[in-house]
Amino acid sequence: MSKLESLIRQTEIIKLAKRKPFDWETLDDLLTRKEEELDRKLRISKRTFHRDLVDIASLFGIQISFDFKTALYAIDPESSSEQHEKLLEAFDMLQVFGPRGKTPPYLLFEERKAIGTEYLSPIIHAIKVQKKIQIQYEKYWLWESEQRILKPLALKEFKQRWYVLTLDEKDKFKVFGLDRIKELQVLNETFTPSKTIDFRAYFRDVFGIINSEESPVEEVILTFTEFKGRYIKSLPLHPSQEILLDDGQVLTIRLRVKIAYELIAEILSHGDEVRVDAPERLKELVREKAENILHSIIK
DNA sequence: GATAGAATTAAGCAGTGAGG
DNA sequence: CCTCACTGCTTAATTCTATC
Repeated sequence: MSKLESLIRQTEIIKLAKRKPFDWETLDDLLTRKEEELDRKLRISKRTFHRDLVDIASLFGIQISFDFKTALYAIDPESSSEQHEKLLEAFDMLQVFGPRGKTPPYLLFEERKAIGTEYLSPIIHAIKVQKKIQIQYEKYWLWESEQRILKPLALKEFKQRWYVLTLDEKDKFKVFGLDRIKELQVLNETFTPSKTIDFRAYFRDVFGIINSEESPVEEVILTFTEFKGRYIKSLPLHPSQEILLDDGQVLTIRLRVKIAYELIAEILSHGDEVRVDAPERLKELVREKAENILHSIIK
């Protein structure tokens, strides 16, 4: 009954609950099957199951409760958020790797450099206890690196990279990519944030991580080819994505975002499978880039 | 590496209370 | 007023940790 086993058990409960509401027998059957499959002791008493439900609520933020009308356990929809999908994914990976962490030869991971995930846990700790961090940061455009002392506020993921959101020495809001941090130290110096920022609101209208306060939120309308459209539907570009037209020929979507470098880069990455319909300013920006490509101009 | 003691984890049981 | 989910408490077992 190791910690890992209870985590596996709890993720199985969550996965079952996500598929459909279930009763005790169904869960017991599932755990019995999984017990053989994974060669771990997973079957539990009803008492432990109830304790697990409490743990799941606090650990994953997913509330599973009993519905007397159907006599089934189900997830309370308002309590579960998409954020926890990541946690579930992580535990799934943990199971694949096994306790000894060896990668089977039939799993081929994308080869990439370290993306700084090793800093995640110290930074999370620093944010929680409000301690300053000192980082050695490698700039993209310089050979040299700089040392900074920062007040960490939050972590944000974008396109498989992690960024730490901070206030710098002058209490200015700054974002740093974890993959460019060469060294990190949590200082034994606490701070009280000079301002509280509602990050969900802060990033709601932003594509990417750079938020230029002054630029307005605009309605961006994009049309994709049918093939690309399927991809965009399954992996929305932005939470604000709405489908305006999906007729089997093309897919037209609307985003409500600020127009910035990262949005343009995203659009260009889809090549000739996307068309900018609005606004005119974005159309012009993309056209300019496209013409530069055509004439082999780099800027 | 072994061992003792501490800490964690789960089971069982009894009692409570909500829903029908 | 009956059933069954749920909770608190105790006990047993297992895992972790510190120490030699």
